[in-house]
Parts: sequence; C-alpha cells; structure tokens
Amino acid sequence: MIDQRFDPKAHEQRIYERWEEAGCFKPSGDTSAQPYAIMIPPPNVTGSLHMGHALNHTIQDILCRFERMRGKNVLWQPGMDHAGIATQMVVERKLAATGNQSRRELGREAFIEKVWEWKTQSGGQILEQDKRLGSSMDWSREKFTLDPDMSEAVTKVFVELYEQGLIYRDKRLVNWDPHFETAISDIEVEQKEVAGHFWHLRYPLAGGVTYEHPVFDEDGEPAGTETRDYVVVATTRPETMLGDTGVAVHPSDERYAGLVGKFVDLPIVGRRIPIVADEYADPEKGSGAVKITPAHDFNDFEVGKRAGLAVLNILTGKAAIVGGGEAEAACIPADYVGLDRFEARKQVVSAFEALGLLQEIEKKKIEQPFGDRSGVVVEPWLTDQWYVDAEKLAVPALEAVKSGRTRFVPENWDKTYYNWMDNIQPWCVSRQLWWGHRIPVWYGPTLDKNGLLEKDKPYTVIVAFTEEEALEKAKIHYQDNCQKEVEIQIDSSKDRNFYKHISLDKEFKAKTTIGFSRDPDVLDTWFSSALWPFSTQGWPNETDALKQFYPGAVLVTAPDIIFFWVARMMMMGLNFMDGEVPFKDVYIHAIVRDESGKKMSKSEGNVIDPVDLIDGIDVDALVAKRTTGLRRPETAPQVEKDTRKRFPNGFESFGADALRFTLAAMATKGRDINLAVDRVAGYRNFGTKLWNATRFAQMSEAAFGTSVNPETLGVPLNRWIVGEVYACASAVSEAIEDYRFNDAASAIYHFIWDVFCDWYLELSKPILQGEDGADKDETQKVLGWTLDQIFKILHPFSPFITETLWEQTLEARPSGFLMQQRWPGLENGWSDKAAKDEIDWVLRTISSVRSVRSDVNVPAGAKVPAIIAGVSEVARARIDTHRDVIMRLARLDSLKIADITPAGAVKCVVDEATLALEIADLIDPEAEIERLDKQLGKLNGEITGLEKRLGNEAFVAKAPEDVVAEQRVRLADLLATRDKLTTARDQLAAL
RNA sequence: GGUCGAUUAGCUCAGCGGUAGAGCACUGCAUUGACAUUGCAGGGGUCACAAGUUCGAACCUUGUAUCGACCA
Repeated sequence: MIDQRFDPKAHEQRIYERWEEAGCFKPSGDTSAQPYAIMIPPPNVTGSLHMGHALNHTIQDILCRFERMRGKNVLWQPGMDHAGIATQMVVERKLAATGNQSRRELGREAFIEKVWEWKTQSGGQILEQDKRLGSSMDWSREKFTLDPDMSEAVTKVFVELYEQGLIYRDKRLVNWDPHFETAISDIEVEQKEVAGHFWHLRYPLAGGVTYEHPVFDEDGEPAGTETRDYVVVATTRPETMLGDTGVAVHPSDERYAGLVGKFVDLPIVGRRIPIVADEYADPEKGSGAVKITPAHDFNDFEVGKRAGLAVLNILTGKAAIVGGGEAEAACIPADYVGLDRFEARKQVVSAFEALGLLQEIEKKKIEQPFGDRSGVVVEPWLTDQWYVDAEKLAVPALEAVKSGRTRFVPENWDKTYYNWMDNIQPWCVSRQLWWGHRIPVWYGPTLDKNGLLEKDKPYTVIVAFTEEEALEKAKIHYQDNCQKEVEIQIDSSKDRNFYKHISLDKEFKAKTTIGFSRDPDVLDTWFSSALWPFSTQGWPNETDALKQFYPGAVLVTAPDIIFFWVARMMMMGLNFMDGEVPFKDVYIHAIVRDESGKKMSKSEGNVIDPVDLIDGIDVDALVAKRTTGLRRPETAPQVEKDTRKRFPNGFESFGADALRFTLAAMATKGRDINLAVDRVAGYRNFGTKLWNATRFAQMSEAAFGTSVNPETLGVPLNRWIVGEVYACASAVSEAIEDYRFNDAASAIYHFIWDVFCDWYLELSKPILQGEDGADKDETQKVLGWTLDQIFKILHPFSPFITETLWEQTLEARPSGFLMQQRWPGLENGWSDKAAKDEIDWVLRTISSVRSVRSDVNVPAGAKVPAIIAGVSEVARARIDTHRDVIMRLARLDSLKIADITPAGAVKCVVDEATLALEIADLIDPEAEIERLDKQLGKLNGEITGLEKRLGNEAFVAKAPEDVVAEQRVRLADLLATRDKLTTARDQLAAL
C-alpha cells in the first residue's frame, strides 16, 4: 500500500537520478523513427532559474516527453550561453566587491582566467535547478557557447561571411556604452523616458547678420517680429555643442530662408559653422533651427553627410571631453578637457548663461538611451567596428517565414518579425570586451609594390581561421604585393589602435619584418548563439546528429528574444545550412508576471523563485531574499510589508509537478501569465487527488499492468470509461500538437478529477466491494488499466508523481520507466456510444436527485424513498441495471417505477421521466412551490427566447438546417420539462 | 507618433458567430471505509462603452475609453 500522500522531497530527486542513470533523456537512436529536436534557448551561464525559465523549460519538457512517448527520436539539447557583457559585468563587480584588482590592472589573460573560475563555480546553476524541475534534457550533450568546438564554428562562420562579403569593417556611429567601453547593438539599447531639460541656446550670427523673427503675445497671437542677431537652438545635451559643425533649418521654413548659407560663431569654442537647409529640421519643434553634431548623434550624422559638414569627435571612450589633437581640432578650451560629459554639460550651460546666451531652460520628459546591461546613458560614437550585412541575410530569413517554412505560434508574432526584418540595420558584431569569441582578424600595414606604406589605406586586414593560417596568408599577400621576401611575425604588443598610427611610421620602407596583431575585440554573444541550432550538432563537420536534428521541430522562447536571437538564428541557419531553416515552428510563450501583472524583477523585490515553490520557504527567508539586491534599497520596508501581507506563511512545499502543471495550465496563446500562488496549491491538491485514487485502486485490488480489449467488456461502466480514456488521450494529444498547453492541462485535469474520481470510482464501488465474480474481475482490470493510461497522459505535465505511482503499482506490471511507455490510443481510440449514453443518463439522474435534495434541505445523511414515472423502455432497463448505484449515490432507500408520481412529493425531471422523492413530511409545501416556480421562471425565459427565435422567419430561412433543428429539439425538451414541472407544482398547490 | 495586444464572475484566466465557462475565493450541508490537500449542492456576469454587419455578436467591422508590450 502506498503512503497517505505524495511526498515530493522523498521522490523527485530520487526519480530524476534514476532516469538519468538509465539514459532516459538520450535520443532513442531509432533512425527509423521521426526525429524531434528542441534546442534549449541557452540560459546565461551566470544566471539562476527564474519563473520565465521555469515556464520555458516546462513547455519544452512537456513537448519532449510527449513526443518520446509517441515513439519519436527525441533530442532536447541543453547548454549555456557565455553572455559576454553580462558575465564580464558580474565578474568585474565581484572583483570590485572583494577588493581585488580591476580588470585592467589584472590584464586580459588573468581576467579571463578569473571569469572561467567564476564560470566553473557558479555556471550551470540553472541547469542544476532544471533537474529539480524535471527537465529531461540530454546532459551528455551539454554545450557551452565558448566550448572549443563552438568556437571553431564561430570562427568558421566569421571567415566565411567575410569571404562572402557579408561581414565588413566600417566606421560608423555606434551605440557606445561608456561604462563597459564597448560598442553595443541597437537592440541592446533601451529607450527610457526620463525627466530632463531642454536648453534653448543662442548662437550669434557671424558677420553682423540679423533677421526678423516672428513673435507672439501672451495669447499666442502673432505680434509682429523682432530683429535678432542670433538663432536659437534647443538641445537636451548641451555639451555636444562643443562638437557642432552646423545649424540646420527646414528648406521651406520662411523665417530662416535668408540665413541659409550664412554662419554662426559657436560660443565657447569660437568656431564659425554654417547654417544649412535640411528637411531633418522640424519647423514645429522648438525654434525650428537645430544644432548639428555629426559625431555624436545619429540624425545629425546623416544631416552632416548630406550637407558636407565636418565630423568632430569630442568624447573619449569613457565619455569625457577629449584632449590633445582632437581637442585642438575642435577648438575645445583647455578647461573643458577631461571633464566628464555631465560635468561638461554644467560648464557649457553656465558659460552660456554668463555670456547671456541662455534663452530658456525647459523641463521636459525626454527619451534617453541606456545600455541594457550597464544602465548608463549610451553615447553615439564614431568608431571602426565589424558589421554583418544583416540586410542581405534578412532576405531569405523573411522569405522562410512568409512562405510558411517556419511558422510563428501564435501567428501574429510574424508581424513583429517582419517589421524588424524589413527595417533591419547593419549588425555591429564587435565588442570591446575580453570575455567572448576573439575576432579572427589580424592587422598589418598596407604596403605598395616598393614596400612603401599606402597613406590612404594604412592597414591591411587578414581574416583567417587560425594564427598560423593568418601568418601564411599574410606572407603570400606581402610577397605578392611587395615582390620581395618578407618576414611576418605576430606582435601582440601593439594595442588596438596600432593600425591608426602606423601610417606615420616611415621605417617600413627599409624593413622586411612586418609586425602583425590580432584584433583585440570579441564577438557579440548573439553571434555565437545564432549558430546554436547547428553548432551544437557538430557543424562544420557533417555529423549524424546534424542530419537527424537539424532543422529542429520547434523553438520555444519568449517574445523579447525574437530580435536578439530568433531572427539571427534564421539568418545564420539559412546561410550556412544550405538554405534550410533552423526550426519549423517558433512557439512564443508569455512573460511570467506577478499576481498583479507586474514584471517579476529582482530589483523590484517581487520575484518568485521556482525552487521556492517546489521546496517551500518560510516568510522570513522569502522577505530576506526579496529585500536584497533591490534597485532602490529604501523600498525594502515596503517590499517586506507587501510580501508579509501577501504571503503571511511563505510558500508551502508544492513540489515540481504542481508548479509545472500550473505553468502549463496558464500557458495560453497570446497572453502574459500573472502567476497566482493559490493556483499552484490547487494543482498540488490535484496531484494528491490522483495519489489517493491510486491508493483506493490498490485497496480494491486493481490489476495494474494488464491490457484490455474493450470489445470483450461486459460492464457498461467499464466500456464507458475506456472510451473516455481514449477521448481524453486524443484531446490532450491534439492540444499539445497545437501548442494549446492550457487546453491539454485542463482536459487531463477534468478527466482525472471530474470523470474518473467523481464518477467512475464512485460508480465502480458497488462492484468492487461486492461479491467476487466476472464483473468484479473485469472492473479490477479496467480500473488498473485506466490508471495506467492516466499516468501516461499526465506524465508530460507531472512527471514525478506519475513515475512514482507507476513505480509503486508495479507488482503486476513489466518493469520499465513510465516515461518510456507508449502514449495511449496511438493508432486509434475506441468508444461505445450506447455505453456512453447509458452512463450519462445514470449521472444525470443522480445529479438531479442530489440537486433537489440540496435545494429542499433534505439532510445529507437521510435516505429517502423515490418513485419514477413516465419512463421509457430504455430507461426502465437502465434503472434495472443501475438501481443499486443510483440508490447509493443519490442516497435513496428505494427506487420504484410507477405510472404516476404521488402528489405530495418533491419532484424533478429526468429526460422523459418525472422522479419523485417521498419526503412530504420533511418539507414545507409552500417552499417547494416556490422552488418549482423559480425553476419554471427560468425555464419560461429560455422558452420565450427560443420561440421568438424559431418564430423569426429569417432565422428559419437563413440559419443552417442543423442549427434550426437543434433549436427545435431543445425547445421541445424544454416544453416537456415545463409540462412536468407544472404538473408537479399544481399537484402541490392542490393539496 | 507607429505596431501589436488586453478589457468576460470578488481574484487569476479560458472561450472568439448559434444554450456564458474553469480554478481559487464565497454560501449551505456532510467527517469511523481513497482523499478535509475531501465530498455534495449552490450563489455570483447588460462579456469596457457606442454604432454597424448578420436570422443571430462576448466573438466580425468601425469608433471611444482605460491599461500594457514592443518599435521610433
């Protein structure tokens, strides 16, 4: 006999280890079976499991377990992402917190070593936590995006893209993160609205020029013009004026028409810069004139290009004002050199104020770009970076979705994908970081035939798979070019700006030894994760794994990752895998939010750690967790208050199955999940319900592990439940195939609780507890069989409790894991309509009696006599067969068939018959009349509605025939019921 | 500003042309036989608002309001 209830702690980890040891997570290797592969979205190596992962992994696990049971050759590929910038940040912070040397003090190699140390120490925490969740990934194939074989794939892709002309070096404005001192891509920038200022500055017109500027009175009415010897420009970043090289006005802006071609004298720096006409200037905005800083603003850069303006850099990599030659070029006064950008801003503003050139300071909400990792304001900055020609790669990636070769589920996400792909920008892939895949590029000088340096193209790029290959290529290159013997050597002492300065080095003329240095930068993390679907399977080698598991069946991910990852996997997959898409479906699931719809965030103190729901946590520990790492530590008391109010007792230990089932039940298409902890408790109870049903079955000597041929079954109840099992299995299958996890969960939930426990078990009790015989044997067999099927159907959702029950009811069953069993009714289902109709009638009858009893307050324990009249032949036979069970579940002490029901009884209608409970002495006739009147009132409402509808000629003429027929039948039923209730009421009233 | 989405029971959410649903919460009754992490029964909704299309609208169309996400 099994225990009183399921104890997750006693079984979950134990069961998981057994699966793993037995190799249950590996692909079956059956090459005749259909392959089914899911590549996990590799979590950040420094991260820990949060609710989003729990949902993401639960969905994948449901799919994988389900498809394994359906006989497919399933691979669930696990692994982690090195998450360049995020990881480097974590390690840098750790070093700072422990008083260690900084990254730069340590040096590149020593720092990288520290990161690897940290990776081994904390890395894979998620995947360990995943085991608690029950994730059935094939651990033997685990990959890390910085593994040597991954690196090989990354390098190969870079080299090939370069050779295909799809990767190039370019000098453009990038989003520069001054904290990490690296370029970041557009999508790593978060635009946030913050309270800021709009400074209106006066730029004096050069050479005594003036113009007439329209002015307005207090009511906004035109009030003539005033003569101005300056133009007003407005800016949210006054410090950038140091790099202004022009002022733009709209070509059709009459106010400034006369000024185009004139100049202003830029205050502070004293540079004379032109006023140009450009449509970018918006006459409606501010004064209509806009300052142009080509080196520090994306729009201004374009304007500058169109108008031929100079490009002057004024910021260092740390976002301080430049010095040296660059300061000289921009005429920046010495007291600005080295100032932080925000300090420089203050200085500029006060300088304008002192000069009487500060017209106005307007408070304004402004959109500001922040680095998504660093949280600091990003600066547009002019640098050399490596770019992937995303526009070209996007063409097949777009086509693949438009043609349906890859399908988004829910499908409306394809619009998001199209929108981004249609407006795709060059993808900046170089990062000035140390943690990542080093860019396979070497730089040396460009020499002409005489060995002289080429001035306009100072450096040569060699892209190669390895350093040896780079040297080899360089040697050939220089020998061909210079036509003499050269010696090439790697000279890593040169820093990243090596090539910028060598143009001044005349000594190359005489030398034959050429120093070469490797690009110090690494690649964007997403560059390597874009290759994940094939790099994990052994590419560039032509492996069996690649043949079987590319393309994957489905990618399961969240919407915020469509641009970062999905789009890029599509581009890379199509380009490198012979035009084959990386996955057929992309299932986009919800973001998990807290109960009130707020995004769960550690810095907001509202996270729920999935493992805490599995293991339970007391309120003090929960509060402690939530009040550390807050974005605003001063909110800690409020977070504590809210937490204690909402979860006064913390969380109980619900077990992994309950959490998984909750997530599945809430995983509807197209809506975020607001996770309510109460629901987890509800689904834990569901597990307990099944546990106890199994316990009952054991007590009733159910025969587990037997097969059942439904055609040979004699007991209608058994024929009925077998049909219901198959119906449930197919409902669940269809829902999972269609990614309707909530429907799948609710189908199995409803079947187990409402159909199996509430009815089948109750109806089978008289047989199971009755005398031995054929019916009892059959029922014991069907009971055991039904539970076996239930374990299978529920297994993908709740693997632990089902595997435990399978194990604990094993006596009669061949050994083997539940997770390796075949899905029920794979070939076809089975059902018996007659049995279904019969049992449905029994259930209806019992429910009707129970309902009446409760309505008229018959004591629950009282057994009452009942008489049923007006029964058909079919019903008469059913009553004979099921009299015992009806009497038992409806608590009757007799059930007689008669021609008419007694006048003074309480009545209800079951189909064509009227059932009377002879409890006149227990009830109040007036209350009973009232009850019947209430029912009649409701009935009349429905009848009126139906009559009206059927009386509508248009309805009868235009609605589909079956709908009309259905309504007629319904009306007839309602009328018959009303007649019987009216008779019953009249009888009572006549007493 | 653009795009997408949401608004259904007290709460969290399904349903998306043909009789308004679930879980939790609530109410009443029931505790020696699987289960109180339970059973039986019940109450509770002008499906945000307005106009339209349709024989028929929670569902389709348009507009309005409120909220949200993403993009600029």
